[in-house]
Amino acid sequence: MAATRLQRDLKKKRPFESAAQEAALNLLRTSDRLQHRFVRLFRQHGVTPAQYNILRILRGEGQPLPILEIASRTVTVVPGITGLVDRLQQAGLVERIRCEQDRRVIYVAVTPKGMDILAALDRPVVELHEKLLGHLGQKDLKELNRLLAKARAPWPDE
Amino acid sequence: MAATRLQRDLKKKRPFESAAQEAALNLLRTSDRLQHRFVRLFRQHGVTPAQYNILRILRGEGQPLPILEIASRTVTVVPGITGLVDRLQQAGLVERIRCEQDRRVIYVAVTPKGMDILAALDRPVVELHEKLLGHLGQKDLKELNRLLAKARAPWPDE
DNA sequence: CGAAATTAGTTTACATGTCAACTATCTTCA
DNA sequence: TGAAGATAGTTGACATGTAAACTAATTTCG
Repeated sequence: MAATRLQRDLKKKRPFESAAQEAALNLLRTSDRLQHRFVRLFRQHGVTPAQYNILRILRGEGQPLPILEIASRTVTVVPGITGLVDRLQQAGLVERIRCEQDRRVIYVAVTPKGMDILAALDRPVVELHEKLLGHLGQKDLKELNRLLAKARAPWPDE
Repeated sequence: MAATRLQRDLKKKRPFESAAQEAALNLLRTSDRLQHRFVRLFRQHGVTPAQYNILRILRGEGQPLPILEIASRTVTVVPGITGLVDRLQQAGLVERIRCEQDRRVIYVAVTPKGMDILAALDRPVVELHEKLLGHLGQKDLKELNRLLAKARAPWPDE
């Protein structure tokens, strides 16, 4: 069996033990490299991917959200959201608003400056997606989505 | 267009703007959840995925490797490898050996304890791969590998 | 030959993701 | 009613990945 491109990339001496292992590594590596491209894009606008994601979530909701709610929509646990919101607040992109009915609850709202960042990134984000994945074409993109969904289907929710 | 499972998972209000964006998010999410499963497995044996990867690389090479070489085989830049090797060394899983011909070079070697960890994880790692991706079947796995490779093909090397 | 340039690895600072513990606030129940 | 239990968010510690700066060692070149 000829060494796959992935195998050569990794300077791996032995062939993959199984297709599943190759797929897993393929998945991680592709995802990692994809993320890197977005990291670079976001960095040009002064935010990190995780920060951008929070801004995006808040804009999508159209109103301030409690920290617990934000956490439920991201891969990050609550203490991590605290840190993210800290830094977003420091950068003037969000503000914290304590709920008057329940003093435990903190709402996070996007500032106009945060909205500006989002607006500035709307087009570049779309373009980067097309640039990185557009060559797959609609048929293969749908197939990729199908396979990824099929892969996840039996995994228990977290 | 009916909301996809992924969209519902993310409590996303609006449909995906494009198949490319859906695929990107699908990729990141699938990869993330896959990694989580391995994190849990490795944690049971007292190592993190990145540490395990380094042990694996060293065993695969069959001899000690310089830090720069290790870095070239992982997604981590050199200062990060220093930290990883620090912690591996602290745990007694690797040792540092300074090269006598070039005093700048540090070789990293797996200790017998490190080899024990690797051996203990060999089978569980294979089984987890099968468990998480085996249901796709050979045909779909090959197709997934093809699509992921095709996705990456035009991306410049880093 | 010796200074300048290059290289290998470390240190420092930062962001992010995780877990455990903690504080403040609200709800439940005897 | 007031204590116990539950909840929302924060703090602290840790690992990992990144960039910049630094130190030690080797190589290059005038």
